[in-house]
Formats: sequence, C-alpha cells, structure tokens
Amino acid sequence: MKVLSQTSKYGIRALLYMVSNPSTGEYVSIGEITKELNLSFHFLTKIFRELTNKGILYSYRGPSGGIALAKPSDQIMLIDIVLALEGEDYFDNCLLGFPGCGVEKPCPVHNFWKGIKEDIKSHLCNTSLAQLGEKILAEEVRLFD
Amino acid sequence: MKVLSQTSKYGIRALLYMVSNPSTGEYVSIGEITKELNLSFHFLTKIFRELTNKGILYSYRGPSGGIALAKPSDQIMLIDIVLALEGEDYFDNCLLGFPGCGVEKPCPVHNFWKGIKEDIKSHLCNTSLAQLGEKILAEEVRLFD
DNA sequence: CATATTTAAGAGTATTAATTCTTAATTAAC
DNA sequence: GTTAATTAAGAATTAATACTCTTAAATATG
Repeated sequence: MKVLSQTSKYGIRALLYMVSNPSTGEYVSIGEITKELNLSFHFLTKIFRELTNKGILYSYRGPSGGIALAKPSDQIMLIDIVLALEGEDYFDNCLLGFPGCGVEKPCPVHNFWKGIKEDIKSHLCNTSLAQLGEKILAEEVRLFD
Repeated sequence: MKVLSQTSKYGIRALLYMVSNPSTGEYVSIGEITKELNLSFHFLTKIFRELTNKGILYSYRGPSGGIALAKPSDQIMLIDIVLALEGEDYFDNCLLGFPGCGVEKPCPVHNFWKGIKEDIKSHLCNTSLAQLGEKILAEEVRLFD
C-alpha cells in the first residue's frame, strides 16, 4: 500500500528532523540531514529544490548555507508538502480506476473512498510540522531507528 | 494517490463485470471481458491466472471455456482479491516510511494511519462482489464509460 | 485426428519512479 | 582572488511496474 511516493516520505522525514532538532545557525545543511537520516544526499537535494521552488523552504548557498523553513513550523501543514511533491491532483483518484468515476457516474466504491480521502485530507490539513516535531521531542514517537 | 496497482484495479473491474453480467454458460471467456472493458487481453489473462492459482477463480481451457468464480459472489470479499494480487503484507506499511515504525516505536502519524488502514481493511472485508454487482445492476453506479 | 478456441507460462518490451552522477553557480573566509 | 562549502540544474542510470508477445497445453467439435 504505497500512498505516498518516496519523494514525499523522504521530504517529510527530513523536515521533521529539522523541526525536532533546532539548529544553532539559521540554515541547516542538507548534508547534515542526509547523514543523520541515512538518505541519499543528491536525492534529498532534488526534493528540497522542489520545496524551495514551491516557497516552502528558503535556501542559501555557500559555507554555513543550507535550507530553512520559509514559515514558522506551526504554519506549515502536511498537506502543503504532500501537494507540492505529489501534485495538486493528489486526491483526484478513483480507488478502482474506473474511467470517469465522479459524482455523476460513481464507481461502486466511490462514496466509501470519498469519505476515506476526506479523512486523510483533513488530517493532513490540520497537522503542522510543529505538532509532529513536538511529539518527537516529547519522545512519544521516534524519528530514528 | 495510487493505493491499488493496475493489476488489482483491472482484476476487480473484470470480476465486477462478471457478477453484473450473469452469462448463460458456466464459464465466461477472458476475451469477452477485455473486449467489453477495453482492457489488454494478455494482461488480464495474467491477472486471472494469479487469481486462479490463489483459488479465487476456476479456469477451463478449450472452446466455450473461460473462467468462473470459485465461490458464490457473496462469499468473495474485496479483501480476498486485494491480498491475492497485492500480497498478504498489503497493510503493513508506514505512511511516512519510517524504518521500524510499529507499536514499540511509532512514527508521528502512526495512530492516525492505523485508524485509516483499519477503516479501509474493514470495508474491504465486509464488501462482497455480490454487493457491488447489485449496485451496478440497480444502476446506482456505473461499470462502464 | 485435424482444426478452432481457449487458458498457461513466462520471456520480452516499454514506461514510470527512484536514485546517482556531473557540472555549474553562489558565497564565506582566508 | 583562491579555496572550500554549499545548493542548483538536470542528465544518466537503475529498479519497479505495466504491458505485450510468443509458444505451449487443453479441450470441444466435426
């Protein structure tokens, strides 16, 4: 059951590392993150480039450069990251792949699936990086192995 | 948001065609189904081979042969098809791909995702091909374009 | 038994997603 | 201005999924 691409998963994990490890400097380097989370440096760089282009991150080149959240972490919702990385049409899918499934001609599981998607969407809309970062800091959940 | 593979989607759509188009003979040919649903004959043949191997379908070769449900349609649940085609570990996933996410060391969205998965699983467990076939026959929903 | 119809099996190809690699641009510090 | 540290851009490669093709086996019918 692959609901999110590796791109989104790595992106979110890396952002959660950032909010749960308040760094001293203004920018945190991608190298540090990939080293800590054991991710591919080049792959995460590409992912973060996308988030920078979408206005979710700031980036700064050169020594002591890196990336930083463009907004306070309590104002960045999971939905922002998912839509940025998966595409704005992320929720426009039919579970069974029926061509033309929609309100006018629903597939046999349309209403059920609509409800599930609404649950997921609302949770992503109402969950900020800050909230999850706090859970990690409170050690209710874990970021690492 | 791709929750099911094309394999599962085509497989379920084809089975729904079967239950909503009670054929005269004992077996329905794969060629008829793919012609009606505009699917690839060879691809669906491969998918149905898997369902036959898993005991969900019977198959019979030769003229007027084809495939048939191995059990009455009200005893074949969507979960049976999904697990057969996606694998038994279909629900063993972490939304964010955290390594080792589980009860002992949950990721920050573990409990939320657990709930969603339970909703999906229980719906798939409680929905039979017969139920969906009836909805199609009652024209509440559509199988075709 | 010859032919036509159908599924079985799996090799082969194409498309998409994931990952790696190479080169360039920016900036700080000496 | 030279060097080192860092992101930017996107080409190139690999892996996974989706799909197609070829050959074989089974079976009904004349």
